[in-house]
Amino acid sequence: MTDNQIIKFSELKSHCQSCSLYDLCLPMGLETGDIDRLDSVIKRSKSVSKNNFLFRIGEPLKSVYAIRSGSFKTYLTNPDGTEQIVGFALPGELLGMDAISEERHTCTTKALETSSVCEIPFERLESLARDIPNLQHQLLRLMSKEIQQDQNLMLLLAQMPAETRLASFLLGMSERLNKRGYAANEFNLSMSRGDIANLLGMAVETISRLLSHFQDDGLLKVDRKHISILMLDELRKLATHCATNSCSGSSQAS
Amino acid sequence: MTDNQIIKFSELKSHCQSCSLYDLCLPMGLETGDIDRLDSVIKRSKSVSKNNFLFRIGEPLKSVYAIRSGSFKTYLTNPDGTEQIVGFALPGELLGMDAISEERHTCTTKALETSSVCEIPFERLESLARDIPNLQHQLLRLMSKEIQQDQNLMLLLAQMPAETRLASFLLGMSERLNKRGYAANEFNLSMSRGDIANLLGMAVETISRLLSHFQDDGLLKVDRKHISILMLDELRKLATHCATNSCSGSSQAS
DNA sequence: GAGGGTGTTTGATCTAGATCAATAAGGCAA
DNA sequence: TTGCCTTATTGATCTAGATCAAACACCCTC
Repeated sequence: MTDNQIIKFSELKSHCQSCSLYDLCLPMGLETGDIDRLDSVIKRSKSVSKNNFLFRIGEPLKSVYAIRSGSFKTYLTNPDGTEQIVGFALPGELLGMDAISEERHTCTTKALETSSVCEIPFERLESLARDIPNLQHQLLRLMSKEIQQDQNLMLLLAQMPAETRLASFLLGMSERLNKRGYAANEFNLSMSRGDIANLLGMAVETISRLLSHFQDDGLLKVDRKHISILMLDELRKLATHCATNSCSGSSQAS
Repeated sequence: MTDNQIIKFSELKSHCQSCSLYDLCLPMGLETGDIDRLDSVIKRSKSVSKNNFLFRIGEPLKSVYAIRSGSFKTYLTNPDGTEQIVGFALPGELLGMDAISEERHTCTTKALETSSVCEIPFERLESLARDIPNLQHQLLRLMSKEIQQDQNLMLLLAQMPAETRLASFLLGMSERLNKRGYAANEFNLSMSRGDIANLLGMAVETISRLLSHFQDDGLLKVDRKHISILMLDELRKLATHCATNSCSGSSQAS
């Protein structure tokens, strides 16, 4: 891209109709006319370069953001400065809904690579959702999905061994990327080993060692950030760890 | 209560106006007329006795439930039969919103004690929310709050030592119960040690040992399920664990 | 109030994975 | 190209908390 060809993303008007993420994102299930109305409240398409923030903890809620391209990490910040990553966000996902309850963001969102988002002023979205039943429903669905994702991660963190956590993470990324048009068995991770370790509650060294083991066992091919899944079934087996030796079941809490 | 005085909860009509949970629950922020409309879609007040289910994983979404009294545990079920508790729910909280995304419940909810709930048919709630802006907003707020709670638990599970997890759990229960009119420094836990252990990703034995230590150190008085907090500040110190020795800060992930 | 089941406590041991340590390999600026 | 800095890998050790084991205290039901 030479100087004359620079496109200012900030001036680029987005159009849900022509967006490839159409059926993952907010407009899913809307009728044509309604999509146009949604389009009209989208403030602008905004570009965020690597390591920059989309919003930070404590900032007042103004807009929510639908990811167009790239990826983000969302994390909480401890009083002592440590981070806890609570998720990685991919195109078609909505960021910022955490802030509704307290009208301030309770987490920080940082771009893992140069990314672009649609900025949607929250008040306008809320009022449009009252007019368009399907939009209201889709908003609730997306939040409900986030709760599900978080709860599944809680399960991993609370009772799964390291191997299972990582296998499950890789499968999850594979599936999500696949839904977005990438190959399921070959993809690039945009986050560092440290970020994966942080999300999964493990040490970087453990991530590194496990990736090596998975590779030694022929499950994966790992080339820096590029992952090829070679034995999907085996990886799935690792991801569905059985707490009981025999896998014959027996519950844990009363 | 003698035989002649039995009240059939299932026939008892609930009234948000007279409910003490008014400002924690769905009707928060609604005007009088709107509260009546909300009242009118509440199907009935339903009683659930101890160890019975409100809904189970896989069941289709029909209603969501606002807790009137008692408490519940919500848990995921693994393929191998083990449980992962993802939260305990108290009066004024809404249960069942997990199911919106897939139209089926993704978790199971069991009463920890005899409890009662307001059953609210989800479709009617959704359509009423379109008419009442504040109701829509409150619905989103409650979901957003759940996301926050879940993410805070993820932080505990991913990087806090056992002591911090338990201290934080006890403080959280204290605060939540306090908002519901109970004393902050003295309360009954309705869940077993096993349930607490499961939620916090620890062994029952560890919970038991820590409670004993806390008691030995004079932070708490523990009498079976009854907890008295004796040194709130010290408990708070434990709950805000510093990852760095000096607590001087330094982040963990890039 | 005897008996059995469940939940809780306490002690002894064991281990998964953290931490410490050192090297290696990229990426990027000058 | 060189040098620096960040990220990743691999090995050696250590420890928080799990697991195993046993006794104990409740709360039922009969």
